[in-house]
Amino acid sequence: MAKIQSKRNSTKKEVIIEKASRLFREKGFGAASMRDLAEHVGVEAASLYNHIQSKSEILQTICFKVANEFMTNLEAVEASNQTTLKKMEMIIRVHIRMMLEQYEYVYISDHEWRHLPEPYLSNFLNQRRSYRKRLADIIEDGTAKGEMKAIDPYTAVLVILSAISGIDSWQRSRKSTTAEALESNMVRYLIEGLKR
Amino acid sequence: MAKIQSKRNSTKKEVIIEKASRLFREKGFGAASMRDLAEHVGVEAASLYNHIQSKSEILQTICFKVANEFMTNLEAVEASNQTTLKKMEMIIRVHIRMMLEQYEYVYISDHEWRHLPEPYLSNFLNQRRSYRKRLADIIEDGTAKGEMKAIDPYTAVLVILSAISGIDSWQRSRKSTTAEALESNMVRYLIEGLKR
DNA sequence: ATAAATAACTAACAACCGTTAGCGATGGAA
DNA sequence: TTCCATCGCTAACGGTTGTTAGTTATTTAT
Repeated sequence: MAKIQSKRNSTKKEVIIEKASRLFREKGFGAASMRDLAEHVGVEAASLYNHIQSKSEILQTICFKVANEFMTNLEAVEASNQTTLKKMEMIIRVHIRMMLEQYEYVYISDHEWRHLPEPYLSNFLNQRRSYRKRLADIIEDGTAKGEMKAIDPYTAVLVILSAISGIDSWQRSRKSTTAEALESNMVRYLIEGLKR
Repeated sequence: MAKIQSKRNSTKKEVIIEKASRLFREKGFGAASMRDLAEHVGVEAASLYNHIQSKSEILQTICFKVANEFMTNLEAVEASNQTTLKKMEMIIRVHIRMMLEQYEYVYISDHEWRHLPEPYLSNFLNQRRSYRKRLADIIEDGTAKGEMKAIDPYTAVLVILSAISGIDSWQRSRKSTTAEALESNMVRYLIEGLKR
């Protein structure tokens, strides 16, 4: 075996995906070229294909990595013994932290998924629909138990997820506010709107 | 003068921009080609240039049309004699309605602005920053007057605008809920989080 | 040391990109 | 009828796209 390890504890494939995530976020998937990417990796464009199969494979990897991470977390939350309000707070906090800590990946999964080729596109959208449905179910459950106000659960899910995904525009503009402050402010606003 | 009017009461340039908005939304600005667009207009790609100057001119037109519409509305609201809470509700409702009625335009202005060439890009971002600042000022004013709870105004602006911009994912998936229901649900959630 | 595997390189392909040049058809104004 | 602006067309430009072929260099395993 030749070296499959780069300087850090990561495969070259992982390095490529990491650099790509930055590039895709900055320029958009369509406008980012493989020659662009290659330059950032420090290699010729053709050499990338020793590690990846195609440009869209990179996008697939990123999108499903993020989707799986959220889904795994949701399952843990669902299985936990918490009030529905607390469950929602846990989910909101994870979303905010993922957005702050894995900004590039989450951003791409949020904004560039339409460039996924079939059948991955359908797969991704199904997974997303299912995720939102299960979130809405938690809220509906909370309303039924009288823990939350009677709000349309789909609207709530929409507001919550969209609000968090909007942190990207904060990322670029308001480095002055700390991440912790943002998280607590946002949780407060979003959870307060759920309490009865 | 030859005919500058199309069948409806709109310039051919307007028809192009309308078709382009659909295309840009579906494929993204970068991935939508002029030949694509020409086909939808029913003309050869080169003929488009009898009516427009460049591909990015279309994007500029759309982005600034939307931005100006929002800015004009904001000025009207600022000048009105209303409680700050009512002002915010008016703004929120206009945003939701614009999103529902001019979906393609608003979506593009929200998501494709990064492909604007300079100096339009800086212009657009300045205008956006100014818009959000003035929104935050209204909220801060409301807090100072005791009409609203003491929430970080930038966080509130972020949550509100992002939540509304997320309606796009509802557009595609939940035609069952009426627009009116969505609007009232969303206003309720967002305004409720502001009340003290 | 030798063989095998891995990953870099150069060159090139076919397709597509936005855009321009130039030409013919059309239709209203004089 | 003559004139001229408008708008459609075809052809083509120079450049970029993702990707493959073929080859060489490098590293690891035996």
